[in-house]
Amino acid sequence: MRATTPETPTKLQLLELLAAIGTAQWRDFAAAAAHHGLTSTQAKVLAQLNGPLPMRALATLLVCDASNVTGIVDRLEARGLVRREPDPADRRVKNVIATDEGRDVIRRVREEMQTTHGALDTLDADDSATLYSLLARLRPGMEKDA
Amino acid sequence: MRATTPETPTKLQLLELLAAIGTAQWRDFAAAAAHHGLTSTQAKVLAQLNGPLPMRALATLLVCDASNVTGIVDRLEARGLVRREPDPADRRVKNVIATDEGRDVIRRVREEMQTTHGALDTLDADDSATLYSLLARLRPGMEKDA
DNA sequence: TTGTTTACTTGACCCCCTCAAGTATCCGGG
DNA sequence: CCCGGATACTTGAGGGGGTCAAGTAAACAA
Repeated sequence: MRATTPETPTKLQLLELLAAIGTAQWRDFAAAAAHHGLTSTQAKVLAQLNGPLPMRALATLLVCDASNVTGIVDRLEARGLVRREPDPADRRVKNVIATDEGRDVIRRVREEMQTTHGALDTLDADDSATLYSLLARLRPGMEKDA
Repeated sequence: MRATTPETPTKLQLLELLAAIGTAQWRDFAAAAAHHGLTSTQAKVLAQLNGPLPMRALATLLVCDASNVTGIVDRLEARGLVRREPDPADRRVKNVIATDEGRDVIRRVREEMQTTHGALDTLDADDSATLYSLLARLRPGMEKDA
């Protein structure tokens, strides 16, 4: 039992820790969104809109039913954070576009995740790079469907 | 620009990566819970019940209103996964206890998070230990309220 | 042209969540 | 002892999030 190197954690411990951090970050995100009168789902949609995106693509990204997106975008549109535009190439498609205000709001939400920012600031450059590299290796396996 | 050590990631990149992994793990958890006819919230409650827990304590752990817990426990109780017991020391309090079946179901849900298990299996013991240590350092800062 | 597939919306239905109000109980000060 | 204030839980109203089934419009292929 060495003291300098942590014991190898069990998979369950790692699982639990990962879940705890994921939950904490989600709460931070939700709180920042709430500051601007948004639910976390609405903020998540706004966060995807770097460019025009068909409703269907949005549903795929969120891994949810298309009918669900209709309602979410309805509410965002009612607040003027987003607008629907007919797709010139396919008249079935409606592209969702963030308005200037929408882009502004989501930018502020990201900035206001103070808890997460603060926690990440406790890591120095080397630790950040190490963490990033480890998580980047985890990511592809996590996003597979199987 | 060295190739052997990854560049220092920006905080936004790290943020995004952390969010992606958190989301993926949450989806894996929700899918495993759904296999057993549970919503992810129901499974999360079940996961807290290592011993008897007052409704109020559960609400605090979930960071939600107490009235919310009433409904969730109602549904779990209707499925026989949980039961309410009056607290002998304080008659206002109802302790929630997982039934044998409830404990069994949540154990299986954890086992069936195959995507997450598979991804974690790609890390060797050293990497696991490093990741665990970095995340453990992040955790206290993430769970603060500020 | 006709039939199939795709994009989106609507409506029904459930769960999650909060807030406000109500009941039962505990507890501390007169 | 009793009374007022806190605490634990439940109920009901109201809204967002989620699914499924059904319907419309448009694209597409035979």
